[in-house]
Amino acid sequence: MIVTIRDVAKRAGVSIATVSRVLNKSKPVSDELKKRIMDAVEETGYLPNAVARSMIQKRTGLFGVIIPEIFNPYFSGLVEGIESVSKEFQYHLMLSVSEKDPEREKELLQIYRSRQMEGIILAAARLEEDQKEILARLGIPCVVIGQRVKGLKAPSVVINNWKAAFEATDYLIQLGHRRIGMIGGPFWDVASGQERYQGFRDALASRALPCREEWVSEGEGFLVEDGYKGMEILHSAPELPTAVFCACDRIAVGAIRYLEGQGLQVPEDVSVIGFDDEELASIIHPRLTTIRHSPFEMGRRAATLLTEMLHGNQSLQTAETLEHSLIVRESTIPLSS
Amino acid sequence: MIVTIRDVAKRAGVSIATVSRVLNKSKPVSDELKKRIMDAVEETGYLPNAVARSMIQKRTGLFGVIIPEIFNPYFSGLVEGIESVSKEFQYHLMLSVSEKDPEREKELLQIYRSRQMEGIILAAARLEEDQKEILARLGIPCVVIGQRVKGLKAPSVVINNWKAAFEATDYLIQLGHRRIGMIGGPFWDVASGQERYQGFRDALASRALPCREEWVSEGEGFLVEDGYKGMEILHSAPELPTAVFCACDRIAVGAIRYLEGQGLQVPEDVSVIGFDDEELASIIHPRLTTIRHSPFEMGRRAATLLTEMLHGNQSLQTAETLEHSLIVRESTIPLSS
DNA sequence: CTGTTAGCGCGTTCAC
DNA sequence: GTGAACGCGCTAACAG
Repeated sequence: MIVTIRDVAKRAGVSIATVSRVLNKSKPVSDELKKRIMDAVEETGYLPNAVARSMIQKRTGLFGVIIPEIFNPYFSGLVEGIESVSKEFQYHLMLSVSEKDPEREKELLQIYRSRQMEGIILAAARLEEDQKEILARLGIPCVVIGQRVKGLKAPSVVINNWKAAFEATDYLIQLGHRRIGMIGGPFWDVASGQERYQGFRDALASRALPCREEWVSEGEGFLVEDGYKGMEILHSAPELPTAVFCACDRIAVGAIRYLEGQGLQVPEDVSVIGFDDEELASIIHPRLTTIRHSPFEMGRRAATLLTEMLHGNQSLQTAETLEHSLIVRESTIPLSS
Repeated sequence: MIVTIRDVAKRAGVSIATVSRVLNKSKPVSDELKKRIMDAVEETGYLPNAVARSMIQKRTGLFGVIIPEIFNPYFSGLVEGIESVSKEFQYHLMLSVSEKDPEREKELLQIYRSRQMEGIILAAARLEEDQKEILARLGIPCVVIGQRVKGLKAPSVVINNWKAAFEATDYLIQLGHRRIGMIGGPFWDVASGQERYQGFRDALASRALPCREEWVSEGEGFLVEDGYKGMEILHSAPELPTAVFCACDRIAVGAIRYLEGQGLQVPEDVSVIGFDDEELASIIHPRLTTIRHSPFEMGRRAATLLTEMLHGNQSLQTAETLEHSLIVRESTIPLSS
């Protein structure tokens, strides 16, 4: 049933070495034999066993990718980017979803090592100390996406969340807003939760504006409903802020939804600014002012770094920071004094 | 550098077979040796080579997944569903993006066979004859998502696109609409393009309503901009339909966007109905009436079928049809006579 | 219980 | 040019 290189050799009346040579073009073989062999391959329907080949060549041609979830444009964008450059370099992808579970991530790292991945791309909301240790002694080129990893030879691909949040907040200030709130993501998420929150605080501080605690809420996640609840909390304060910075577009959508439900207008009553510029942002009403960055490009950079590491440039210790930009649309207006 | 089972055996002063036995718990071993071996494993940092293991066991524990694109909630939903049940059964995923290219799909099928995938899940917009042939003689359990494959032992997981489109259209008719148009996806896409179009036509015919060609447009894709262009084309007709069925939610969004730009109201001037009920649908204004189905569930079913085939139930010839339902929201209203 | 041996399917030395 | 033989790292008989 299962046809091996031996069957082809027998049928062509040559040795398996010769078959291997023509299949891999590794050594010259006479046209005569070449033809006989190709015919035999055709007739038997022989297909080389890539597993056996990987074992002997010690090259699997595989990258392992770990993401917290996939049903989220940010991560599917990453994967699409990674896939596009992997394909160029003839690599294939093993994909696993960690569900943000650090234990699962560690387990996957081991599995990928055991499965002889040639490179690993890890997108984690948060890297704990023991994970960093495992990464350090993994012995496989690895790129981390989304958060800077200090003291590790794994390069990372990030955007400057702090700066972006700072700029978003500062834009609100420039519009004349002084009472500014924020609906954040969970702070255990270093990149999208913590750093964006810090950027917000620092922007306020840099203009000597107070950060009023009742105008800040830490959400449970990054979903529309989290934004809805977050805005509800801000609304329970004695007075409402005139502008709100949201940790992501979906949160912004939820916030707007809540405000509408309360008969409040965006941006007339409250300016709202998002983060990510996912497709949604330019579709909803009002179209969202937000921070644009490109998960797809991050994925591409990460995979490119990986291939570079494989080609000698071992362990560039860089943290590559990709660009972001403020996209002004309709959800923010100057404070009407 | 690279530590093998031999190193562990040497260090523990036993044979490699014994090491293999305790690691796989395949045969009883004395506690004494067991401990010595586990210690040696610990000290050397030994991790079994899964590639060598797969070769000998003829089990890779891998499913291959082929999708046309990933940055699209439909396909990322599929993948998430597939991943969730694969994980339950201890399988891992190889993921490739075909970009709808039939040649690439065929190539990937070969690659997956060569790489000894134990099962394959193929989501293709259209299966050509030669692809079906390849599938037929692939020798690997395979499940097709999105389109019914006749005359093939590969089961498929689908929704009844024809029926759903019929129901959506019929709903518009029940609302009193008589001048009904459609913005379709490309018809070479069997499931989302062709079948939905056919359902639309048949619904009109069943009520003896004409299908006016100038109210039908075949889009180039399933994007917002395709919907925009499509509506523009319908608008160029002498008179406008009072209701439009769109092949997917994004097309519907584009159509609405165009109408708004022309100063027309949805649903007052034109009712619009979408398809897919992606998250978008309940977020935009007006909230979209649409057909709901679950890509996640399709992915789960596909992977479940695959594992069943692996466990003996060879080649169930079923085409499993998952449920859909009409979700009525704000983008459709009765025709004001 | 444990060790020795024979492969899994293939690429790659060597001799010829 | 070509073939025989070895080994990749491991599991599964087979003996003892």
